[in-house]
Amino acid sequence: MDAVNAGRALDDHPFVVRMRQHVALTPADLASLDRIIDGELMVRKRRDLIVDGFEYRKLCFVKEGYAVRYKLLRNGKRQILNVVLPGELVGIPVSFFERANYSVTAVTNLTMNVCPLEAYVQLCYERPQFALALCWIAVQETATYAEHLINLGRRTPIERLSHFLLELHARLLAVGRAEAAGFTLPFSQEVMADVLGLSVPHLNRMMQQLRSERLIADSDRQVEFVDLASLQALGHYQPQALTPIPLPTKHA
Amino acid sequence: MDAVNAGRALDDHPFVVRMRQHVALTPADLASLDRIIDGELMVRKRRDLIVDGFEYRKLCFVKEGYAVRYKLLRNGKRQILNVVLPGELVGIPVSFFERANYSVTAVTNLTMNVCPLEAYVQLCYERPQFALALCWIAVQETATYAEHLINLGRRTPIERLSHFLLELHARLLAVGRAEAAGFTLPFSQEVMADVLGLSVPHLNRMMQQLRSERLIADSDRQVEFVDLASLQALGHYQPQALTPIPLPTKHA
DNA sequence: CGATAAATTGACATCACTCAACACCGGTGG
DNA sequence: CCACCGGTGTTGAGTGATGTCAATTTATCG
Repeated sequence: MDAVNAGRALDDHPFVVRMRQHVALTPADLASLDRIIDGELMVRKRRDLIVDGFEYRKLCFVKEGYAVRYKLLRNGKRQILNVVLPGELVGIPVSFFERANYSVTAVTNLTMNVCPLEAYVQLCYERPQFALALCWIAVQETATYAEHLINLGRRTPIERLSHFLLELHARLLAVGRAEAAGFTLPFSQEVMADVLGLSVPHLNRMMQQLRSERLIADSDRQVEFVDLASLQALGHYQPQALTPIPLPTKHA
Repeated sequence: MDAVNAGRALDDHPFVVRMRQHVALTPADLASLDRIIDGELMVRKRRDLIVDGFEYRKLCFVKEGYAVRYKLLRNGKRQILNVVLPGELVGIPVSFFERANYSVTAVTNLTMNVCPLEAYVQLCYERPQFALALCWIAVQETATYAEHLINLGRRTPIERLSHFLLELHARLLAVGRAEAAGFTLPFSQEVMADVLGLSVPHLNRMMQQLRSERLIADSDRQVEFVDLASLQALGHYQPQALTPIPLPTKHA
């Protein structure tokens, strides 16, 4: 396959769509990226792709489907760190550690493009914009976790849920998986409870409260934002805009 | 100043000490870094260096002193995302966003070396290892936040506190600010409560409990680990080892 | 030595967890 | 075609942990 066609194969990959919001990628860039990708990997619903304690040294670009990063504690409780959506990267932060510090599991069937971390790093030496892109992605991940920290530490359950729904909606919108004022929830209440540090019954009650206060309408995993402004106020939700990656001035 | 001397000036900077755990840095590398640093900045105790909502576009390498990243909510509650120690970077994640999403405040007098993010990015195009180093730092930050998420979401107050003390100790050790089995707490109980999502009275009670159960001995901000193994078990504490950054194979 | 910050204590109310039961749905195999 | 089953969503009762508020002691720093 020649470079242009190789690049074209990735053109509509949600990861590339997302990346292009930060950097310009030439067909040659995409071809280089395509060259280090091992191929397509499918993982079935409910399968762990990364297991806490084992070595894992790959980057996976999610093409379709949903996953969660989580940690299981001795007492059987589970904390989900973050949900993984199409266009996002599995392998942060686990691939950068000697042994995976967390597990990752597919909550739906999952399609990904995989490459070894080592190969991506080599690409970074050749084309530093890929290193910078990874920085930007990692920093964005940090900021997402920061919002979740605030959620868990200092917001009430109903506020947490509002914030989560709004954040999820924004992230889905960025990769064309949501409508303007609503979306299909890809996650069960058990997953959401483990994201938000709540028990399932309590999460359920909070969903009902959002419904009864006419902030959302939902049935069967279809969520509609009825009163967006109030929901945003309740969840303290503020969209976050990344700066673009500065372009090289001379020594390109 | 010639390159070698310029490099030498940074040699014992705790940030460089920390960075060298991941990458080899030549004197020429250090000289390049030195060249983009604006100079030394001192911030007095209790001063905000970054304010939520304002643009900030710098990286600050902390030389000495302690700070916290935090968010203040409408209801007056404060959540601290992370404490900032010598050798760490102020400006993650705030400098990568159009407007700072969080505030940063000095809890002691602070000495830092500052450079514009733009200049650092230019350096990355010239020397990609700096971009990779920033990736590694950002990913480590993500992992730290992930641990905090688990703390807040699914651990009891006493477990959280144990975990925090152990993590803080490890981070201080890495930059030579702690002894093998103890350290001087740089933070007030109010700060710790806001890190751990607890009220100050409750945090205080948890400190007393750790003391009465003979897990730590502390007086006047001096913390000694009396029964390290039990404390680690209680806090589910596991040290995390980053992989080294792969070296370039050919196209150096 | 006075003033301000930090640590400690106690009483009390309440939120959110636990545990348990039940309803509902879709799929699967007899 | 129907019975069963696992996953999911929903409801209720009871209780203990943890926040709130307020007072008090202790430390720190001009």
